[in-house]
Amino acid sequence: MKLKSQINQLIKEAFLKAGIEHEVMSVSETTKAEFGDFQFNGAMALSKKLGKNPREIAAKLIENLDLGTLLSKAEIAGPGFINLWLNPVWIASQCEKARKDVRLGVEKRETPIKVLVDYSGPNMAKQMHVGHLRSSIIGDTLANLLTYLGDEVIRQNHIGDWGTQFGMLIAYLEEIREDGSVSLKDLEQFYKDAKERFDADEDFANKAREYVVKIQSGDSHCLELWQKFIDVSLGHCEEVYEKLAVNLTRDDVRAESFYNDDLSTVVSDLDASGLLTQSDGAKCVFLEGGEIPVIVQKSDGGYLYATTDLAALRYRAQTLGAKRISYVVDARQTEHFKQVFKIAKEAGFVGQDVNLEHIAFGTMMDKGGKPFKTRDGGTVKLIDLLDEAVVKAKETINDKASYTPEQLDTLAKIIGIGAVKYADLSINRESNYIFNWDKMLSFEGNTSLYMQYAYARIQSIFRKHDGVIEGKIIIGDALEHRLSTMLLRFEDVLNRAAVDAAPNQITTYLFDLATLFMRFYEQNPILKEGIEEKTKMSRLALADLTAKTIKQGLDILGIEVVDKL
RNA sequence: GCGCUUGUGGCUCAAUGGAUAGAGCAUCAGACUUCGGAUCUGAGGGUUAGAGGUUCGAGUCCUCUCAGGCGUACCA
Repeated sequence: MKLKSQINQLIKEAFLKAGIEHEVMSVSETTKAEFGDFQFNGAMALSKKLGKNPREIAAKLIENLDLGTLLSKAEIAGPGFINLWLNPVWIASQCEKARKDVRLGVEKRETPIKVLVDYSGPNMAKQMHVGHLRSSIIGDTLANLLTYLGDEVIRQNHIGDWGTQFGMLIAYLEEIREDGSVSLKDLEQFYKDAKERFDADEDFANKAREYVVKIQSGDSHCLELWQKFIDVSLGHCEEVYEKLAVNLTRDDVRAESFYNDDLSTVVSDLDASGLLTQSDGAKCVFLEGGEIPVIVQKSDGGYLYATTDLAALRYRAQTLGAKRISYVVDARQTEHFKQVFKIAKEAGFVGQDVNLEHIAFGTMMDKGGKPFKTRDGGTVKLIDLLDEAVVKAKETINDKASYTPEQLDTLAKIIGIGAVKYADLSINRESNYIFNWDKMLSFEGNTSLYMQYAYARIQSIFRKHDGVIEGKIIIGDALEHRLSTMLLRFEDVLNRAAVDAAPNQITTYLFDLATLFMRFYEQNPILKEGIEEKTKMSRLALADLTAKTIKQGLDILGIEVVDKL
């Protein structure tokens, strides 16, 4: 249900009737219950243009406003606000509809677009570490969200499988004469060992450099070793995705190497469109106003990641036909993407109608505000972090005796992984993120556990009720009014979150919803003695829609719920 | 040096240019013969880093200052 646009439509009609020609701004939620449910602030903005007192304009609009079945009241307040109250009967009927709809009244887009979400992007030379966490879960959420709203989503995992370090790794793999299945179990160690050899032995280092050239020139033996290495490494990543419940598969992989054959063409095409300049032997693009160029080909003939990104952009826009391309990548690469996007458009690799966006996010910090590291200063392996989350989650479970060991494991996974994801998704992605175990595994505050608890608690009501829920929703008090209005806002919230690529808008909404439900439930008994049947059914129905909305919301965030916890 | 970015109660975070800046944690005070108290109610706590400006209206937009983070041509 597109609640706001329905209200906006009424306002628009009022403008027409009042004979005021102007683009109508959207209504917004009120800041306080005493101001009603929604407010329209456009009268003030128009006052100068129309040369009239804003209250006069507001009055004229209200005069011409048809409340319809949606609204019950409209009032002028303050300097010219128009406060709007929704009609409880209408709210109730809409909630009833939503409850019976599998999509909870959320419409699929009328004009879906093809969206490409580039996220995770691990480097194959190393095991995934905490630096990949945010991209993986924010990107996955965005992809889930857009899919749910009806867009055609293409997930892309742009893995780093090319570059100088692979020469070193392949040389080492060759040196220890082993097919890789054993030693690559611990990629991190393998990388360290190889690096140690590289630094210590000049002959080995030279050999490594030779291997780079060999791989790039298509030497079949080297490529075979390389492929083996990538397969093992990617297997490690898939293990992480599985644990994290991130929807990336091998089909979503378009590695850097995928674009290799196109790189020389990218450069020559840039040249053809007159964007290329030679500088110190390198082929560069100087952007307007920028003194530092983007290098697309090194003086030794090698290509750089800007080149690969340009090739990828062209492939995504022209071959895949994406109209929105979202890169979920660390904020440190803001400059890079600005430049690459600009070049891609100027060179015509990407049409002007394609929306290119860098979904930037901040760095993950420890409790003390320092970059997240192990005790001895190393990078934290993602798999270790996730395992720790599950262990810690198990500790928080109170009544362990009432579960079988298998149930306990499943529950710990759901809670632990959910906590890690929710904590990340619930803050504005652009600021740095302080990772705190105690906070994320708490039942209190805006956490996944609170949400999962709220859901489980509602399920427990249904178990106790043990019967069908059939009847009309009746809005009997202010809390019920607020709760049901909140429920109808779901689609608006999802749409905003999709436009802004801001998962925290969803978590904020879910938390407000859960809190509101708890208050409603505290004040409006459902199954206690002496509750009239129709009141009981109405409240059960509201509880049902609340639970379904929480579940759907968390599902988009990639977080599971359980009936009991 | 230049560029990007951030600065909101003790802490962690909200707030499409709109009314008296909201939550959660922590603190303090309440509600238990509990529809799961892993809950709810209430209180205290703010010059939104600082100074100007634009606007009917600024945490939000512009300029400067201060402080932090990041990036600064052949890594990704």
